[in-house]
Amino acid sequence: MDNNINDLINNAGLKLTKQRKRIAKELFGQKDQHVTAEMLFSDINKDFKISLATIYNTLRDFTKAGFLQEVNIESGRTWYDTRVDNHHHFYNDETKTLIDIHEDEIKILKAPKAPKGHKINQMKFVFHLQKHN
Amino acid sequence: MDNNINDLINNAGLKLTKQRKRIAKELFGQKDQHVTAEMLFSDINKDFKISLATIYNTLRDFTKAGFLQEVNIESGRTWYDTRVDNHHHFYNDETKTLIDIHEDEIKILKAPKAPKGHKINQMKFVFHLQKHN
DNA sequence: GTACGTGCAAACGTTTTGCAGCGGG
DNA sequence: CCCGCTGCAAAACGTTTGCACGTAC
Repeated sequence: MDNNINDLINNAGLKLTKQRKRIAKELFGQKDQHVTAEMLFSDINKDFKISLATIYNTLRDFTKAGFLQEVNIESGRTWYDTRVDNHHHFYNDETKTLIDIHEDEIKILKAPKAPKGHKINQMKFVFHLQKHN
Repeated sequence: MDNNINDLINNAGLKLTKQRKRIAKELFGQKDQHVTAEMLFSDINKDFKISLATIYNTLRDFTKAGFLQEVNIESGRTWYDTRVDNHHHFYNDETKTLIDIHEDEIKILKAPKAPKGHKINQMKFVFHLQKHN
């Protein structure tokens, strides 16, 4: 299982460094996580010295390699999602929390037609939540 | 029609300054626009001296007043949409262009159920486009 | 006249980059 | 041993803020 991650990193043409192993462990140790660079940085630094630049660089590399997906909801806060399949999110604007929406929770009857010469590459739906009593 | 805009600004409790009139003219002179602060700034400055801070402050004020809607797609680039009704967008990642999707182009058969104690406040769908031959 | 808005520069938070040195293969 | 990676500090970017001055009403 750990080897699985290491193999993936290697296969992506990335050198298997301590820092990348540690970031991978943090990200893929448990499934379906939503993290920001800052969150990862402070979590990992509790017991492992790493620089913020390395976190950013690694998140970029892992995203390029297809291990992560960026989620942009509010400007100035990039989320990284360990689920890379096509799925959607709830966002709690108050608590700044992301929640995955399972595929079968949404059914689209009619999708918009892409402009001429283009096709839809990816759909990203965000459902903003509000308290309700 | 110009008075319309001026009245709206007044009614929002905002003082009717030259800068705000000019920004309003730029935004609402033609309909369904998508702009960034930087775009507005350079467009207006062709013939009217205005500071970038004023652009930002006014965009914030107009958004709070309900004249504009924020659209966040890529981090570090906040879009403002002059359409404030609930609608969705195509995004061309290559050209960084937003295209409105008309309401009746999408039909949702099943919407996800909000977590306990919450309700869905707003839905924001982004369809990322890709070239297609 | 006075409260609010503007302009500027400086501060801010997030992200990227340049570069010297380190370390994985 | 070599090239890629790391760490650090500094730069870059979009955005916000503090403050003195200006202006709409």
